[in-house]
Amino acid sequence: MPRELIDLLWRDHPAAPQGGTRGPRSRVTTGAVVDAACTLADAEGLATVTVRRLGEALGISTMSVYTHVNERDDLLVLMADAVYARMPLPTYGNADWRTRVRRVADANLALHLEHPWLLEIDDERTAFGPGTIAKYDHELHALDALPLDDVARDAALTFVLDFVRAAARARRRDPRADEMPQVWARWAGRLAEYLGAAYPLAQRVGGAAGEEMNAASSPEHAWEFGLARVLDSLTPAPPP
Amino acid sequence: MPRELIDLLWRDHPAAPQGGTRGPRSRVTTGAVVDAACTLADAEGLATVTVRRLGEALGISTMSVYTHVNERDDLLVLMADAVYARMPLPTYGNADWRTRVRRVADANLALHLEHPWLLEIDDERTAFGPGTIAKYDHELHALDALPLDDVARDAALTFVLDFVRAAARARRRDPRADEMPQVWARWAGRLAEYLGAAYPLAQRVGGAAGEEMNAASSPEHAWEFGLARVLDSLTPAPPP
DNA sequence: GGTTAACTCTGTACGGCGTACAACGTAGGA
DNA sequence: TCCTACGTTGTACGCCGTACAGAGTTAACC
Repeated sequence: MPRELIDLLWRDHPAAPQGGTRGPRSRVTTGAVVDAACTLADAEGLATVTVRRLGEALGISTMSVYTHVNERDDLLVLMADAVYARMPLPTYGNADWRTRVRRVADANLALHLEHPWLLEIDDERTAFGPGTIAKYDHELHALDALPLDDVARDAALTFVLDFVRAAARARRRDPRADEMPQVWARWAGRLAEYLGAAYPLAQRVGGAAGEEMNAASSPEHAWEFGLARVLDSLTPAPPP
Repeated sequence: MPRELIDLLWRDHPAAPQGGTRGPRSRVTTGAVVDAACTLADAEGLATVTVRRLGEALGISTMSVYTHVNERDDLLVLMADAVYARMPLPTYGNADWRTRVRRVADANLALHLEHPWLLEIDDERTAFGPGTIAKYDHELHALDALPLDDVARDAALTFVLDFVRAAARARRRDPRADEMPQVWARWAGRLAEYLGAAYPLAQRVGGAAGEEMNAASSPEHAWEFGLARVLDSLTPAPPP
């Protein structure tokens, strides 16, 4: 029978309960289960991380997975905390706060591009994991030089990380992307007919944005556009 | 057999194909199917919007739902477009751009609070629906007074709406929220043991943010904090 | 007016999912 | 040595989306 999620999250901590010594040892460690789940998610998406497939990948039966994890949702929390724990935290050195925040943003974008499935995990309990807390602490320090009280500091970091999440979502490859060219070929004419001359602004701007999205350099531009604004907005004395 | 999604989205447009006249008429309109799905999602969450339950709610068989919709994913697109179409678009009057953008943000926040399941629908094809396009056009006009080219204007609107989405996600009631007090009661002691004196900044700021979250006025504060920064960041001449 | 073709409706069935449960095997502690 | 706690496993249940085939219904065509 697996332990509570909080103990699973901190399973490598000296104070974590180890479970009784009787009976056979697990043929697989909890860490290996989580790692295999992450590998599977990286390769084929979170939807393919089913308990059955996970057991198969580990060479154990489906139900043996439940020796390490209470339910699938717990596994997702462990996966998220695991990649946070392994994430290379940016170095700050003597950099000013803008550079620090930029590095935090870059590091988080890289993380989300490497593990797009992170966007699909939205469980508050992740906040209590060791990897998540270490990351949180380190990223809070990026704002040391800003005159923010505790609540505002948390809000500022959330503001930055939410922007990164949105940028990562925009860059994520839609699983339907392969079919979209053909779909669009079928739809373009009909949409033009439906629209006619209505919504000229939407048609013009949408068209421009759509073309821009096909340009190779677009993601970087959008990223720079937004990140510059995020940094400006955190500047201590806002413009009058 | 249902029509293509683009025609389903524009089903109320005069130019939309009506389908042959032979055979019995549908006992239920496609609009009614979509409305029922939205009602179900509002009441019990998107996960409970299954094809079987939807048929039951409509008084038709499970498979009859597929007379109106090709697959469940299409239904989600229709649901999103439907609520966008019905959304009350803010009036601008003679307001300056800051007020306009604020109204856009407020309207979108209200929409997401009313239909939290919108956050779970992330399908690019939604962009081609009439409700979505009308909303997009109207919101682009909020930025009329700003010196932005087409691509930048789209980016700016996306920036604002992404912020709103993140705020809405933060306000959303976790389905696990009911159990969290008891969970926390079990976890608090152990987490303190695991943490010890490590990560003092994270412990202090996290604690402050956690307490703030329990304060009744917190969501409004976080909203104001972020929205003020979003508006500042869109100001034409950024601070030197 | 009869025939046909297009259409809706429906039940059954398939392969997948998460996971409860009970039987069985295995090891350390008494 | 026996007991007991624990890992492992197969089976089973109730869900899910949806493919498919048959039956019923209507308008169009001859």
